[in-house]
Amino acid sequence: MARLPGYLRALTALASDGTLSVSSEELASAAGVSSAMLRKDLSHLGSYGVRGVGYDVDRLASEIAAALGLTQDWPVAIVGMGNLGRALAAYRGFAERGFRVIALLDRDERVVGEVIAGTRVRSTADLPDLVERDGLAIGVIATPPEGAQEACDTLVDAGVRSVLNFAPVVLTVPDEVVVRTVDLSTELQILAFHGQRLAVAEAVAP
Amino acid sequence: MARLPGYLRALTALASDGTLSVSSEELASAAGVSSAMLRKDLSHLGSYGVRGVGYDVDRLASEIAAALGLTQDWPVAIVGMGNLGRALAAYRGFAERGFRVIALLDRDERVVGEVIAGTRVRSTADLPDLVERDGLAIGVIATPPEGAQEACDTLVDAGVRSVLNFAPVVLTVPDEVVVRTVDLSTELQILAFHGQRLAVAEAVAP
DNA sequence: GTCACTTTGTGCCTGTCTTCACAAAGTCGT
DNA sequence: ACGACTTTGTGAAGACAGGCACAAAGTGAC
Ligand SMILES: NC(=O)c1ccc[n+]([C@@H]2O[C@H](COP(=O)([O-])OP(=O)(O)OC[C@H]3O[C@@H](n4cnc5c(N)ncnc54)[C@H](O)[C@@H]3O)[C@@H](O)[C@H]2O)c1
Ligand SMILES: NC(=O)c1ccc[n+]([C@@H]2O[C@H](COP(=O)([O-])OP(=O)(O)OC[C@H]3O[C@@H](n4cnc5c(N)ncnc54)[C@H](O)[C@@H]3O)[C@@H](O)[C@H]2O)c1
Repeated sequence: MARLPGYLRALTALASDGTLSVSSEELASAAGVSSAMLRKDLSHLGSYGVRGVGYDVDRLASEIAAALGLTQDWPVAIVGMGNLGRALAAYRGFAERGFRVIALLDRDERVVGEVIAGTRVRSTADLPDLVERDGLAIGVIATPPEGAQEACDTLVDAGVRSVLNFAPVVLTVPDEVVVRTVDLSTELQILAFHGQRLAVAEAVAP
Repeated sequence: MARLPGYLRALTALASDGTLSVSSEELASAAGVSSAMLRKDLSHLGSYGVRGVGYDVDRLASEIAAALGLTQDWPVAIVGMGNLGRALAAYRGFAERGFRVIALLDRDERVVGEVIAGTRVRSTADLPDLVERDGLAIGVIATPPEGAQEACDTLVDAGVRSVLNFAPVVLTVPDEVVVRTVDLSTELQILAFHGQRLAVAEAVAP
């Protein structure tokens, strides 16, 4: 169900355009998938479409949001306030989608206390408190690769069970913890692979 | 073959530890996959392992790098010098993996001319020149969603055929152009989904 | 009330990706 | 030189995802 967020984004865009109803064909093209796939995905949530008409935009958006667990706000903490951590802290897009950055954390005492995007950087030692008192559920790791496993362990020990990792390392976690790693170098390498394929194809048949 | 970058990263780490040879079992666990999958993946590249011994770390790293097209450096341009663009510009990890950021671009005249991470920001109008003269092959889009399609079109018109997109939109491009979109909100929403599943499971069987 | 038309929901098929399991191939000690 | 042992490479089986195509279900005009 990794495509639901894409559908939700397309629906939100349609709703702000004032569109009330949408067919699977239209929504699929807006989300960049095939209409058959879209219908199959939505059918797993239940029957929210009307045959001959399509889907009610607001209704479907609510259903998808509910399925994703976005009826509540999710508290997020960012660990590692370097270049990337600062950019993430300043990003408004998270709040728009129901993710509240409630804490910025770092290990380095020279960074702790600094105010970034209106929030004071705290020590990673505060993590258990954040989970206990503020319901922190999601941790974002933006430390260098060397510190990532340690940061992850600290998060997991404090009770966080969802982690978004930007460090190019494979993190080891207990089964109940979910880690998603976003590795930009990997993305670029995949693009390089395609670039090379294009170059080779062109050399053969120019 | 989206896993090759992961193998390469694991191999690089092993090489810098001084390891000369590695078994499929070890490498697979370092890369976070099963050993059967690793062997099957590697067998598509050719037979670079030695039965009873394993794989030569340096040799295999070279072969994978060659398969990915990483024997050459890939010139990269970043379009959109906001929070995220600046973080990317300052990131040293790209250069380490053979990606040279040769240009920082923005549409806003107040940003053009500014020096970020030692490079002067240029106008997007320079793009055709960068492709022609410097062999620019990969474009990174770090503009707000509204500007992303326009930025993408500019890149494609200039001749760029590999695009890494950080804006949460579906980009429309010709067939020969490859776009990879990294959407952090989507990642968080998937984590929220897991968080909710855990919460529900706990409510049922505490 | 009926009929033509639109669009969903879904059974089935096809191709791909993953795992299993084992023969083939090589190493190393003796 | 040989045999026990280790580890690769791969055929076969299984799981899964995606697409096709159509019946079912609803709308709306007359
Ligand atoms: N900067 C980018 O644009 C970019 C792009 C792609 C990937 N990344 C990855 O993101 C990560 C961060 O990159 P960066 O450029 O922001 O790094 P950085 O060196 O600028 O910042 C790292 C910060 O993390 C803190 N830190 C280190 N270990 C810690 C720990 N165990 N607990 C808490 N804080 C800790 C440091 O004190 C520092 O403030 C790296 O893994 C990098 O590979 C960054
Ligand atoms: N900041 C983050 O950490 C973060 C996190 C996740 C996703 N994103 C996404 O990344 C993108 C950039 O975010 P940001 O916070 O850096 O935005 P930003 O508003 O800080 O910066 C955007 C920059 O892009 C430039 N720009 C706009 N349209 C352009 C065009 N057509 N061509 C060239 N330049 C153009 C603007 O002049 C501005 O300098 C957004 O799409 C955002 O959704 C950012």
